Amino acid sequence: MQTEKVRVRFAPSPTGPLHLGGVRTALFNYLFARQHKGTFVLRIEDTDKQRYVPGAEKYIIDALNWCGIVPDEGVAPNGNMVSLATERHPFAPYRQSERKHLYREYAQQLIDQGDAYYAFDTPEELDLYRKEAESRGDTFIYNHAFRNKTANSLNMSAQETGRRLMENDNWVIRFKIPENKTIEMTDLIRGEVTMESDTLDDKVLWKANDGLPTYHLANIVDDHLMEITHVIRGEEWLSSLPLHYLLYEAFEWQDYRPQFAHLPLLLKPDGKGKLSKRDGDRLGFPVFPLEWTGTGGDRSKGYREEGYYPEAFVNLLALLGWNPGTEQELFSMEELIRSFSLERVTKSGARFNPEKARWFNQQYLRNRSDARLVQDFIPILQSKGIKTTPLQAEKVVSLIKNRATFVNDFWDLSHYFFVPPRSFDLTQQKKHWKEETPAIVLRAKEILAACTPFNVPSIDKTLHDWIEQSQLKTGQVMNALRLCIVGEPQGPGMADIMAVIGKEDTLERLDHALKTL
RNA sequence: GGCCAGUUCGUCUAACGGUUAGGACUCAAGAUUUUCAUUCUUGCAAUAAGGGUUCGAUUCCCCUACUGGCUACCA
Repeated sequence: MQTEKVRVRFAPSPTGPLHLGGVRTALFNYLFARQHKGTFVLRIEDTDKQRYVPGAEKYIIDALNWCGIVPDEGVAPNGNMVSLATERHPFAPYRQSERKHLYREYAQQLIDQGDAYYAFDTPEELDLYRKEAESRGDTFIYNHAFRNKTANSLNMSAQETGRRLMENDNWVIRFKIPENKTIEMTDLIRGEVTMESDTLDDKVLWKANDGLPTYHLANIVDDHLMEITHVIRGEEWLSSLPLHYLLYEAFEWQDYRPQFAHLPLLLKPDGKGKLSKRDGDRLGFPVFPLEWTGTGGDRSKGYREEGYYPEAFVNLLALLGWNPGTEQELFSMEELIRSFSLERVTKSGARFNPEKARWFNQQYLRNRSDARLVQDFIPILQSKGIKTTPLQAEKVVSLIKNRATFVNDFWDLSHYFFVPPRSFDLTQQKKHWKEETPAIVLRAKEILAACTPFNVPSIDKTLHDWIEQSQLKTGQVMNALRLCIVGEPQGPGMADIMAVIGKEDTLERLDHALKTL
Protein backbone atom coordinates (compact mmCIF):
# COMPACT_ATOMS: atom_id res chain seq x y z
CA MET A 1 0.00 0.00 0.00
CA GLN A 2 2.77 2.44 0.89
CA THR A 3 4.79 1.61 -2.15
CA GLU A 4 2.13 2.66 -4.61
CA LYS A 5 2.18 6.16 -5.94
CA VAL A 6 0.20 8.58 -3.83
CA ARG A 7 -2.67 10.30 -5.60
CA VAL A 8 -4.88 12.73 -3.73
CA ARG A 9 -7.58 15.05 -4.88
CA PHE A 10 -9.21 18.27 -3.84
CA ALA A 11 -12.80 18.16 -5.02
CA PRO A 12 -14.66 21.37 -4.29
CA SER A 13 -18.12 22.21 -5.40
CA PRO A 14 -18.45 25.45 -7.34
CA THR A 15 -21.25 26.81 -5.18
CA GLY A 16 -19.43 29.94 -4.09
CA PRO A 17 -16.00 31.17 -3.10
CA LEU A 18 -13.67 28.80 -1.35
CA HIS A 19 -13.34 29.71 2.29
CA LEU A 20 -10.56 29.23 4.81
CA GLY A 21 -11.53 25.66 5.59
CA GLY A 22 -11.60 24.71 1.95
CA VAL A 23 -8.21 26.21 1.30
CA ARG A 24 -6.81 24.35 4.27
CA THR A 25 -8.20 21.06 2.98
CA ALA A 26 -6.58 21.76 -0.37
CA LEU A 27 -3.34 22.67 1.37
CA PHE A 28 -3.19 19.47 3.40
CA ASN A 29 -3.85 17.43 0.29
CA TYR A 30 -1.15 19.32 -1.54
CA LEU A 31 1.39 18.93 1.25
CA PHE A 32 0.66 15.24 1.52
CA ALA A 33 1.04 14.72 -2.21
CA ARG A 34 4.27 16.68 -2.41
CA GLN A 35 5.77 14.94 0.55
CA HIS A 36 5.12 11.55 -0.98
CA LYS A 37 6.17 12.63 -4.44
CA GLY A 38 2.62 11.97 -5.44
CA THR A 39 0.01 13.71 -7.54
CA PHE A 40 -2.43 16.38 -6.48
CA VAL A 41 -5.59 16.37 -8.55
CA LEU A 42 -8.16 19.14 -8.77
CA ARG A 43 -11.62 17.87 -9.58
CA ILE A 44 -14.73 20.01 -9.76
CA GLU A 45 -17.85 18.43 -8.31
CA ASP A 46 -20.61 20.32 -10.04
CA THR A 47 -23.43 17.79 -9.84
CA ASP A 48 -25.80 20.22 -8.20
CA LYS A 49 -27.22 22.44 -10.87
CA GLN A 50 -29.37 24.40 -8.43
CA ARG A 51 -26.51 25.59 -6.34
CA TYR A 52 -24.07 26.21 -9.15
CA VAL A 53 -22.53 29.67 -9.03
CA PRO A 54 -20.90 31.09 -12.15
CA GLY A 55 -17.39 32.24 -11.48
CA ALA A 56 -16.93 30.03 -8.47
CA GLU A 57 -14.73 27.57 -10.31
CA LYS A 58 -12.46 30.30 -11.56
CA TYR A 59 -12.34 31.72 -8.07
CA ILE A 60 -11.27 28.37 -6.64
CA ILE A 61 -8.48 28.05 -9.16
CA ASP A 62 -7.32 31.63 -8.69
CA ALA A 63 -7.35 31.25 -4.94
CA LEU A 64 -5.31 28.06 -4.99
CA ASN A 65 -2.94 29.70 -7.39
CA TRP A 66 -2.44 32.68 -5.17
CA CYS A 67 -1.59 30.32 -2.31
CA GLY A 68 0.89 28.44 -4.43
CA ILE A 69 -1.20 25.29 -4.25
CA VAL A 70 -0.97 24.33 -7.86
CA PRO A 71 -2.59 21.09 -9.01
CA ASP A 72 -0.52 18.60 -10.95
CA GLU A 73 -3.52 17.28 -12.68
CA GLY A 74 -7.13 18.21 -13.21
CA VAL A 75 -9.00 21.32 -14.15
CA ALA A 76 -6.25 23.53 -15.44
CA PRO A 77 -4.78 26.37 -13.40
CA ASN A 78 -5.74 28.87 -16.06
CA GLY A 79 -9.30 27.65 -15.94
CA ASN A 80 -9.16 26.15 -19.37
CA MET A 81 -11.16 23.10 -20.17
CA VAL A 82 -9.26 19.87 -20.04
CA SER A 83 -11.72 17.61 -21.72
CA LEU A 84 -9.43 15.23 -23.46
CA ALA A 85 -7.07 12.95 -21.70
CA THR A 86 -3.44 13.88 -22.15
CA GLU A 87 -0.25 12.62 -20.65
CA ARG A 88 -0.43 15.18 -17.92
CA HIS A 89 -4.17 14.80 -17.42
CA PRO A 90 -4.80 11.11 -18.06
CA PHE A 91 -8.22 11.00 -16.45
CA ALA A 92 -9.76 14.03 -18.12
CA PRO A 93 -12.29 15.47 -18.00
CA TYR A 94 -12.10 16.51 -14.35
CA ARG A 95 -15.36 18.35 -14.14
CA GLN A 96 -18.17 16.03 -13.11
CA SER A 97 -20.68 17.74 -15.34
CA GLU A 98 -18.45 16.72 -18.24
CA ARG A 99 -18.30 13.18 -16.91
CA LYS A 100 -22.01 12.66 -16.49
CA HIS A 101 -22.19 9.97 -19.16
CA LEU A 102 -19.84 7.82 -17.09
CA TYR A 103 -21.93 7.50 -13.99
CA ARG A 104 -25.11 6.01 -15.33
CA GLU A 105 -23.61 2.60 -16.07
CA TYR A 106 -22.34 2.33 -12.51
CA ALA A 107 -25.76 3.13 -11.15
CA GLN A 108 -27.18 0.52 -13.49
CA GLN A 109 -24.65 -2.03 -12.33
CA LEU A 110 -25.76 -1.53 -8.75
CA ILE A 111 -29.39 -2.00 -9.76
CA ASP A 112 -28.60 -5.13 -11.74
CA GLN A 113 -26.75 -6.55 -8.76
CA GLY A 114 -29.58 -5.72 -6.44
CA ASP A 115 -27.54 -3.19 -4.47
CA ALA A 116 -29.67 -0.29 -5.58
CA TYR A 117 -33.24 0.24 -6.63
CA TYR A 118 -35.68 2.68 -8.17
CA ALA A 119 -37.77 4.51 -5.60
CA PHE A 120 -40.89 6.44 -6.44
CA ASP A 121 -41.62 8.46 -3.35
CA THR A 122 -42.33 12.09 -3.95
CA PRO A 123 -40.51 14.70 -1.91
CA GLU A 124 -43.86 15.64 -0.40
CA GLU A 125 -44.51 12.10 0.76
CA LEU A 126 -41.12 11.86 2.36
CA ASP A 127 -41.64 15.16 4.04
CA LEU A 128 -44.83 13.84 5.50
CA TYR A 129 -43.20 10.67 6.81
CA ARG A 130 -40.51 12.69 8.44
CA LYS A 131 -42.97 15.03 10.11
CA GLU A 132 -45.07 12.14 11.28
CA ALA A 133 -42.11 10.36 12.81
CA GLU A 134 -41.03 13.56 14.43
CA SER A 135 -44.41 14.18 16.00
CA ARG A 136 -44.29 10.70 17.46
CA GLY A 137 -40.84 11.44 18.82
CA ASP A 138 -39.39 8.83 16.50
CA THR A 139 -36.49 9.07 14.12
CA PHE A 140 -37.28 8.66 10.48
CA ILE A 141 -34.76 6.42 8.79
CA TYR A 142 -35.12 5.45 5.18
CA ASN A 143 -33.86 1.91 5.75
CA HIS A 144 -34.97 -1.68 5.11
CA ALA A 145 -38.01 -1.32 7.32
CA PHE A 146 -39.19 1.69 5.39
CA ARG A 147 -38.39 0.54 1.89
CA ASN A 148 -40.52 -2.54 2.41
CA LYS A 149 -43.63 -0.52 2.62
CA THR A 150 -43.26 2.09 -0.09
CA ALA A 151 -43.32 2.08 -3.85
CA ASN A 152 -40.03 0.93 -5.32
CA SER A 153 -38.61 -1.53 -7.80
CA LEU A 154 -37.85 -3.97 -5.00
CA ASN A 155 -41.46 -4.68 -4.28
CA MET A 156 -43.14 -4.27 -7.62
CA SER A 157 -42.98 -6.27 -10.82
CA ALA A 158 -40.48 -5.48 -13.53
CA GLN A 159 -43.35 -4.45 -15.77
CA GLU A 160 -44.74 -2.08 -13.21
CA THR A 161 -41.32 -0.59 -12.58
CA GLY A 162 -40.77 -0.24 -16.30
CA ARG A 163 -44.11 1.42 -16.74
CA ARG A 164 -43.49 3.95 -14.03
CA LEU A 165 -40.04 4.74 -15.34
CA MET A 166 -41.47 5.23 -18.83
CA GLU A 167 -44.11 7.54 -17.56
CA ASN A 168 -41.23 9.55 -16.16
CA ASP A 169 -42.74 9.13 -12.79
CA ASN A 170 -40.93 10.83 -10.00
CA TRP A 171 -38.07 8.39 -9.55
CA VAL A 172 -34.63 8.25 -8.01
CA ILE A 173 -32.09 5.51 -7.57
CA ARG A 174 -31.37 4.64 -3.97
CA PHE A 175 -28.63 2.55 -2.50
CA LYS A 176 -29.88 -0.50 -0.66
CA ILE A 177 -28.14 -0.37 2.68
CA PRO A 178 -27.58 -3.93 3.95
CA GLU A 179 -29.55 -4.94 6.99
CA ASN A 180 -28.07 -5.34 10.43
CA LYS A 181 -24.46 -4.98 9.53
CA THR A 182 -21.64 -3.42 11.50
CA ILE A 183 -19.41 -1.33 9.31
CA GLU A 184 -15.87 -1.04 10.53
CA MET A 185 -13.88 1.79 9.11
CA THR A 186 -10.43 3.25 9.53
CA ASP A 187 -9.67 6.91 9.57
CA LEU A 188 -6.04 8.00 9.45
CA ILE A 189 -6.72 10.71 12.00
CA ARG A 190 -9.38 9.16 14.20
CA GLY A 191 -8.50 5.50 14.11
CA GLU A 192 -11.19 2.83 14.07
CA VAL A 193 -14.77 4.00 13.64
CA THR A 194 -17.75 1.67 13.55
CA MET A 195 -21.34 2.25 12.55
CA GLU A 196 -24.50 0.16 12.43
CA SER A 197 -26.03 -0.11 8.99
CA ASP A 198 -29.54 0.06 10.39
CA THR A 199 -29.01 3.67 11.43
CA LEU A 200 -28.19 4.61 7.85
CA ASP A 201 -30.53 5.90 5.16
CA ASP A 202 -30.86 4.41 1.70
CA LYS A 203 -29.18 7.39 0.14
CA VAL A 204 -30.16 8.74 -3.23
CA LEU A 205 -27.49 7.93 -5.78
CA TRP A 206 -29.18 9.33 -8.83
CA LYS A 207 -31.46 12.28 -9.22
CA ALA A 208 -33.91 11.69 -12.06
CA ASN A 209 -35.05 15.24 -12.36
CA ASP A 210 -31.71 16.57 -13.51
CA GLY A 211 -30.24 13.32 -14.76
CA LEU A 212 -27.17 13.56 -12.58
CA PRO A 213 -25.64 11.40 -9.88
CA THR A 214 -25.45 12.70 -6.35
CA TYR A 215 -22.18 13.44 -4.68
CA HIS A 216 -21.86 9.99 -3.19
CA LEU A 217 -21.95 8.05 -6.43
CA ALA A 218 -19.94 10.48 -8.52
CA ASN A 219 -17.37 10.83 -5.81
CA ILE A 220 -16.77 7.12 -5.34
CA VAL A 221 -16.72 6.40 -9.05
CA ASP A 222 -14.33 9.23 -9.77
CA ASP A 223 -12.01 8.46 -6.88
CA HIS A 224 -11.82 4.92 -8.18
CA LEU A 225 -11.40 5.81 -11.83
CA MET A 226 -8.82 8.44 -11.02
CA GLU A 227 -6.93 5.96 -8.85
CA ILE A 228 -7.06 8.11 -5.76
CA THR A 229 -5.10 6.55 -2.90
CA HIS A 230 -5.90 8.93 -0.05
CA VAL A 231 -9.04 10.91 0.55
CA ILE A 232 -8.31 13.89 2.78
CA ARG A 233 -11.44 15.90 3.38
CA GLY A 234 -13.43 17.80 6.00
CA GLU A 235 -15.00 16.15 9.01
CA GLU A 236 -18.47 16.87 7.70
CA TRP A 237 -17.94 13.81 5.50
CA LEU A 238 -17.24 11.41 8.31
CA SER A 239 -20.87 10.47 8.62
CA SER A 240 -20.95 9.51 4.94
CA LEU A 241 -17.96 7.22 5.29
CA PRO A 242 -20.01 4.05 5.93
CA LEU A 243 -22.04 4.67 2.78
CA HIS A 244 -18.83 5.14 0.86
CA TYR A 245 -17.39 1.95 2.31
CA LEU A 246 -20.52 0.08 1.32
CA LEU A 247 -20.33 1.46 -2.18
CA TYR A 248 -16.75 0.31 -2.55
CA GLU A 249 -17.87 -3.12 -1.44
CA ALA A 250 -20.82 -3.20 -3.78
CA PHE A 251 -18.55 -2.42 -6.71
CA GLU A 252 -16.05 -4.92 -5.36
CA TRP A 253 -13.44 -2.23 -5.25
CA GLN A 254 -12.66 -2.68 -1.57
CA ASP A 255 -9.11 -3.77 -2.35
CA TYR A 256 -8.46 -0.46 -4.05
CA ARG A 257 -10.36 1.61 -1.58
CA PRO A 258 -8.43 4.75 -0.71
CA GLN A 259 -7.43 5.52 2.83
CA PHE A 260 -9.47 8.21 4.50
CA ALA A 261 -8.52 11.14 6.67
CA HIS A 262 -11.17 13.50 8.01
CA LEU A 263 -9.87 16.91 8.97
CA PRO A 264 -11.26 18.80 11.96
CA LEU A 265 -13.48 21.73 11.12
CA LEU A 266 -12.66 25.41 11.42
CA LEU A 267 -14.91 27.05 13.97
CA LYS A 268 -16.09 30.60 14.55
CA PRO A 269 -13.74 32.80 16.61
CA ASP A 270 -16.61 33.33 19.01
CA GLY A 271 -19.92 31.69 19.72
CA LYS A 272 -20.98 28.44 18.21
CA GLY A 273 -20.73 26.54 14.99
CA LYS A 274 -18.40 26.32 12.08
CA LEU A 275 -16.86 29.30 10.42
CA SER A 276 -19.14 30.90 7.90
CA LYS A 277 -19.12 33.75 5.42
CA ARG A 278 -21.12 35.95 7.74
CA ASP A 279 -18.56 35.72 10.55
CA GLY A 280 -16.09 37.61 8.45
CA ASP A 281 -18.47 40.48 7.93
CA ARG A 282 -19.51 40.47 11.55
CA LEU A 283 -16.05 40.25 13.09
CA GLY A 284 -14.25 42.27 10.46
CA PHE A 285 -11.77 39.73 9.14
CA PRO A 286 -11.82 37.89 5.84
CA VAL A 287 -12.94 34.31 5.57
CA PHE A 288 -11.96 34.11 1.92
CA PRO A 289 -8.52 34.08 0.36
CA LEU A 290 -9.52 36.50 -2.39
CA GLU A 291 -12.14 39.18 -2.50
CA TRP A 292 -15.44 37.89 -3.80
CA THR A 293 -18.32 39.76 -5.32
CA GLY A 294 -21.57 37.88 -5.15
CA THR A 295 -24.24 37.91 -7.82
CA GLY A 296 -26.14 40.44 -5.75
CA GLY A 297 -23.13 42.76 -5.81
CA ASP A 298 -22.29 42.02 -2.18
CA ARG A 299 -18.58 42.10 -1.54
CA SER A 300 -16.66 39.86 0.83
CA LYS A 301 -13.15 40.72 1.89
CA GLY A 302 -10.17 38.67 0.87
CA TYR A 303 -6.85 38.02 2.54
CA ARG A 304 -5.01 39.09 -0.57
CA GLU A 305 -6.77 42.44 -0.65
CA GLU A 306 -6.26 42.95 3.08
CA GLY A 307 -2.56 42.84 2.39
CA TYR A 308 -1.69 39.36 3.56
CA TYR A 309 1.20 37.60 1.96
CA PRO A 310 0.19 34.26 0.50
CA GLU A 311 3.09 32.68 2.36
CA ALA A 312 1.77 34.00 5.66
CA PHE A 313 -1.74 32.90 4.80
CA VAL A 314 -0.61 29.38 3.98
CA ASN A 315 1.51 29.29 7.11
CA LEU A 316 -1.32 30.26 9.42
CA LEU A 317 -3.67 27.83 7.76
CA ALA A 318 -1.20 24.98 8.10
CA LEU A 319 -1.04 25.49 11.84
CA LEU A 320 -4.80 25.29 12.23
CA GLY A 321 -5.35 21.67 13.11
CA TRP A 322 -1.79 20.58 12.56
CA ASN A 323 1.44 21.12 14.42
CA PRO A 324 4.98 19.94 13.81
CA GLY A 325 5.54 18.73 17.37
CA THR A 326 8.31 21.27 17.75
CA GLU A 327 8.12 24.91 18.70
CA GLN A 328 8.65 26.13 15.18
CA GLU A 329 5.81 28.30 13.93
CA LEU A 330 7.16 29.88 10.80
CA PHE A 331 7.22 27.54 7.84
CA SER A 332 7.88 28.02 4.18
CA MET A 333 5.92 25.81 1.82
CA GLU A 334 9.01 23.66 1.37
CA GLU A 335 9.35 23.22 5.11
CA LEU A 336 5.69 22.37 5.41
CA ILE A 337 6.04 19.72 2.75
CA ARG A 338 8.91 18.21 4.67
CA SER A 339 7.30 18.37 8.10
CA PHE A 340 3.67 17.63 7.40
CA SER A 341 2.08 14.43 8.59
CA LEU A 342 -1.49 13.29 8.99
CA GLU A 343 -0.56 11.69 12.31
CA ARG A 344 -0.03 15.13 13.76
CA VAL A 345 -3.37 16.49 12.63
CA THR A 346 -5.58 17.38 15.59
CA LYS A 347 -8.91 15.67 16.15
CA SER A 348 -10.89 18.59 17.50
CA GLY A 349 -12.21 21.62 15.67
CA ALA A 350 -10.10 24.76 15.68
CA ARG A 351 -11.42 28.21 16.34
CA PHE A 352 -10.01 30.71 13.96
CA ASN A 353 -8.05 33.50 15.62
CA PRO A 354 -7.77 36.72 13.57
CA GLU A 355 -5.20 38.20 15.97
CA LYS A 356 -2.80 35.37 15.38
CA ALA A 357 -3.39 35.65 11.67
CA ARG A 358 -2.16 39.22 11.76
CA TRP A 359 0.84 38.19 13.77
CA PHE A 360 1.86 35.74 11.07
CA ASN A 361 1.78 38.43 8.44
CA GLN A 362 3.81 40.73 10.64
CA GLN A 363 6.48 38.07 10.94
CA TYR A 364 6.65 37.63 7.19
CA LEU A 365 6.75 41.35 6.62
CA ARG A 366 9.67 41.74 8.98
CA ASN A 367 11.60 38.97 7.38
CA ARG A 368 11.18 40.49 3.97
CA SER A 369 14.09 42.55 2.65
CA ASP A 370 13.72 46.32 2.49
CA ALA A 371 14.37 46.18 -1.23
CA ARG A 372 11.37 43.94 -1.72
CA LEU A 373 9.13 45.92 0.57
CA VAL A 374 9.94 49.06 -1.33
CA GLN A 375 8.60 47.53 -4.50
CA ASP A 376 5.21 47.28 -2.86
CA PHE A 377 5.50 50.66 -1.19
CA ILE A 378 6.35 52.71 -4.24
CA PRO A 379 2.95 52.27 -5.92
CA ILE A 380 1.29 53.44 -2.70
CA LEU A 381 3.50 56.53 -2.64
CA GLN A 382 2.71 57.20 -6.26
CA SER A 383 -1.00 56.95 -5.57
CA LYS A 384 -0.53 59.66 -2.94
CA GLY A 385 1.24 61.83 -5.44
CA ILE A 386 4.56 61.56 -3.65
CA LYS A 387 7.71 62.01 -5.64
CA THR A 388 10.67 60.26 -4.14
CA THR A 389 13.63 58.10 -5.02
CA PRO A 390 13.71 54.36 -4.44
CA LEU A 391 16.72 54.92 -2.21
CA GLN A 392 14.81 57.40 -0.10
CA ALA A 393 11.77 55.10 0.08
CA GLU A 394 13.92 52.19 1.12
CA LYS A 395 15.46 54.25 3.88
CA VAL A 396 11.99 55.04 5.16
CA VAL A 397 10.93 51.41 4.94
CA SER A 398 13.87 50.27 6.96
CA LEU A 399 12.95 52.74 9.67
CA ILE A 400 9.27 51.91 9.97
CA LYS A 401 8.87 48.28 8.97
CA ASN A 402 8.96 46.93 12.50
CA ARG A 403 5.86 48.95 13.32
CA ALA A 404 3.80 47.51 10.48
CA THR A 405 1.71 44.41 10.00
CA PHE A 406 0.93 45.05 6.35
CA VAL A 407 2.55 47.08 3.62
CA ASN A 408 -0.75 48.94 3.65
CA ASP A 409 0.23 50.31 7.06
CA PHE A 410 3.34 51.98 5.68
CA TRP A 411 1.74 55.23 4.64
CA ASP A 412 0.14 55.90 8.00
CA LEU A 413 3.45 55.19 9.64
CA SER A 414 5.59 57.26 7.34
CA HIS A 415 3.63 60.11 5.77
CA TYR A 416 5.57 62.71 7.76
CA PHE A 417 8.72 61.71 5.92
CA PHE A 418 7.17 62.95 2.73
CA VAL A 419 4.67 65.60 3.80
CA PRO A 420 5.26 68.18 6.56
CA PRO A 421 2.73 67.93 9.40
CA ARG A 422 -0.43 69.88 8.71
CA SER A 423 -1.34 70.07 12.38
CA PHE A 424 0.27 69.37 15.70
CA ASP A 425 -0.93 66.75 18.13
CA LEU A 426 -2.67 68.58 20.97
CA THR A 427 -1.74 66.40 23.90
CA GLN A 428 1.82 66.41 22.70
CA GLN A 429 1.71 70.18 22.56
CA LYS A 430 0.51 70.38 26.12
CA LYS A 431 3.22 68.05 27.26
CA HIS A 432 6.19 69.28 25.32
CA TRP A 433 5.54 72.89 24.23
CA LYS A 434 6.45 74.93 27.24
CA GLU A 435 7.36 78.56 27.74
CA GLU A 436 11.05 77.97 27.11
CA THR A 437 10.51 75.68 24.11
CA PRO A 438 10.51 78.28 21.30
CA ALA A 439 13.91 79.48 22.37
CA ILE A 440 15.22 75.93 22.39
CA VAL A 441 13.84 75.20 18.94
CA LEU A 442 15.27 78.42 17.63
CA ARG A 443 18.69 77.50 18.93
CA ALA A 444 18.32 73.95 17.60
CA LYS A 445 17.60 75.42 14.24
CA GLU A 446 20.82 77.38 14.23
CA ILE A 447 22.82 74.42 15.35
CA LEU A 448 21.29 72.12 12.78
CA ALA A 449 21.86 74.69 10.07
CA ALA A 450 25.55 74.51 10.85
CA CYS A 451 25.59 70.73 10.96
CA THR A 452 27.55 69.16 8.13
CA PRO A 453 27.39 66.56 6.84
CA PHE A 454 23.71 66.25 7.54
CA ASN A 455 23.65 62.55 8.33
CA VAL A 456 22.60 60.48 11.32
CA PRO A 457 25.88 60.24 13.25
CA SER A 458 26.67 63.86 12.63
CA ILE A 459 23.24 65.13 13.63
CA ASP A 460 23.27 62.93 16.70
CA LYS A 461 26.63 64.17 17.80
CA THR A 462 25.87 67.81 17.15
CA LEU A 463 22.61 67.70 19.04
CA HIS A 464 23.92 65.75 21.97
CA ASP A 465 27.00 67.91 22.37
CA TRP A 466 24.82 70.96 22.49
CA ILE A 467 22.37 69.36 24.92
CA GLU A 468 25.20 68.45 27.24
CA GLN A 469 26.78 71.88 27.13
CA SER A 470 23.59 73.80 27.66
CA GLN A 471 22.42 71.46 30.43
CA LEU A 472 19.13 70.72 28.74
CA LYS A 473 17.35 67.42 28.98
CA THR A 474 17.40 65.17 25.96
CA GLY A 475 13.65 64.73 26.03
CA GLN A 476 13.10 68.44 26.30
CA VAL A 477 14.83 68.99 22.99
CA MET A 478 13.88 65.85 21.10
CA ASN A 479 10.21 65.95 21.96
CA ALA A 480 9.99 69.54 20.89
CA LEU A 481 11.71 68.77 17.63
CA ARG A 482 9.45 65.79 17.12
CA LEU A 483 6.41 67.94 17.60
CA CYS A 484 7.67 70.41 15.04
CA ILE A 485 8.87 67.93 12.47
CA VAL A 486 6.53 64.97 12.86
CA GLY A 487 3.53 66.55 14.53
CA GLU A 488 2.76 63.36 16.40
CA PRO A 489 4.36 61.38 19.19
CA GLN A 490 5.55 58.54 17.04
CA GLY A 491 8.29 57.43 14.73
CA PRO A 492 11.96 56.52 14.74
CA GLY A 493 14.74 58.59 16.30
CA MET A 494 14.79 62.25 15.39
CA ALA A 495 18.24 62.09 13.85
CA ASP A 496 17.02 59.34 11.54
CA ILE A 497 14.03 61.35 10.47
CA MET A 498 15.93 64.57 9.92
CA ALA A 499 18.61 62.81 7.92
CA VAL A 500 15.96 61.39 5.62
CA ILE A 501 14.05 64.60 5.04
CA GLY A 502 17.23 66.63 4.73
CA LYS A 503 18.51 69.85 6.16
CA GLU A 504 16.43 72.20 4.09
CA ASP A 505 13.13 70.54 4.89
CA THR A 506 14.09 70.19 8.54
CA LEU A 507 14.78 73.88 8.92
CA GLU A 508 11.62 74.83 7.08
CA ARG A 509 9.51 72.67 9.34
CA LEU A 510 11.07 74.21 12.41
CA ASP A 511 10.35 77.66 11.04
CA HIS A 512 6.79 76.80 10.29
CA ALA A 513 6.26 75.32 13.72
CA LEU A 514 7.75 78.34 15.45
CA LYS A 515 5.30 80.54 13.62
CA THR A 516 2.30 78.34 14.24
CA LEU A 517 2.74 77.19 17.79
C1' G B 1 -34.61 13.58 18.84
C1' G B 2 -31.11 9.73 16.44
C1' C B 3 -26.10 8.50 14.80
C1' C B 4 -20.91 9.76 14.73
C1' A B 5 -16.77 12.49 16.41
C1' G B 6 -14.51 15.57 19.93
C1' U B 7 -13.18 18.11 25.02
C1' U B 8 -5.50 20.75 28.11
C1' C B 9 -4.65 28.42 29.73
C1' G B 10 -9.57 33.39 26.52
C1' U B 11 -7.49 31.29 21.46
C1' C B 12 -4.00 27.75 18.58
C1' U B 13 -1.54 23.82 20.73
C1' A B 14 2.81 20.40 23.32
C1' A B 15 3.26 16.58 26.81
C1' C B 16 1.80 9.19 23.10
C1' G B 17 1.39 6.36 32.52
C1' G B 18 6.00 9.51 36.20
C1' U B 19 7.14 17.30 33.84
C1' U B 20 7.05 22.78 38.98
C1' A B 21 1.56 20.54 32.73
C1' G B 22 5.70 23.47 27.97
C1' G B 23 5.30 27.04 23.76
C1' A B 24 2.74 30.79 20.66
C1' C B 25 -1.16 34.76 20.18
C1' U B 26 -3.78 38.19 23.38
C1' C B 27 -3.55 40.90 27.99
C1' A B 28 -0.72 43.11 32.27
C1' A B 29 3.87 44.77 34.65
C1' G B 30 8.98 46.07 34.38
C1' A B 31 13.73 47.19 31.75
C1' U B 32 15.83 49.83 27.44
C1' U B 33 14.51 54.40 24.70
C1' U B 34 14.05 61.52 22.75
C1' U B 35 8.11 59.73 21.28
C1' C B 36 5.71 55.40 19.22
C1' A B 37 7.11 50.76 18.02
C1' U B 38 10.79 47.07 18.41
C1' U B 39 13.70 44.16 21.74
C1' C B 40 14.42 41.81 26.56
C1' U B 41 12.51 40.12 31.38
C1' U B 42 8.47 38.82 34.34
C1' G B 43 3.47 37.84 35.26
C1' C B 44 -1.96 36.30 34.63
C1' A B 45 -4.11 31.88 32.75
C1' A B 46 -5.78 25.13 31.49
C1' U B 47 -6.14 19.03 31.96
C1' A B 48 -15.04 19.68 31.80
C1' A B 49 -17.42 16.83 36.40
C1' G B 50 -17.59 12.11 38.74
C1' G B 51 -16.23 7.08 39.11
C1' G B 52 -12.79 3.24 38.21
C1' U B 53 -7.70 0.58 36.53
C1' U B 54 -2.69 1.56 38.43
C1' C B 55 2.53 2.44 43.09
C1' G B 56 1.32 6.62 39.87
C1' A B 57 -3.14 9.30 35.54
C1' U B 58 -3.79 15.07 30.94
C1' U B 59 -2.62 10.20 29.01
C1' C B 60 -6.31 3.77 29.65
C1' C B 61 -11.80 2.31 30.81
C1' C B 62 -16.96 3.78 32.28
C1' C B 63 -20.54 7.45 33.03
C1' U B 64 -22.48 12.48 32.96
C1' A B 65 -22.12 17.22 30.89
C1' C B 66 -20.82 20.16 27.02
C1' U B 67 -19.13 21.17 21.84
C1' G B 68 -19.16 20.05 16.70
C1' G B 69 -20.75 17.35 12.37
C1' C B 70 -24.41 14.54 9.84
C1' U B 71 -29.54 13.47 9.78
C1' A B 72 -31.82 16.64 1.45
C1' C B 73 -33.66 14.17 -5.25
C1' C B 74 -26.65 19.86 -1.34
C1' A B 75 -21.87 19.10 -1.61
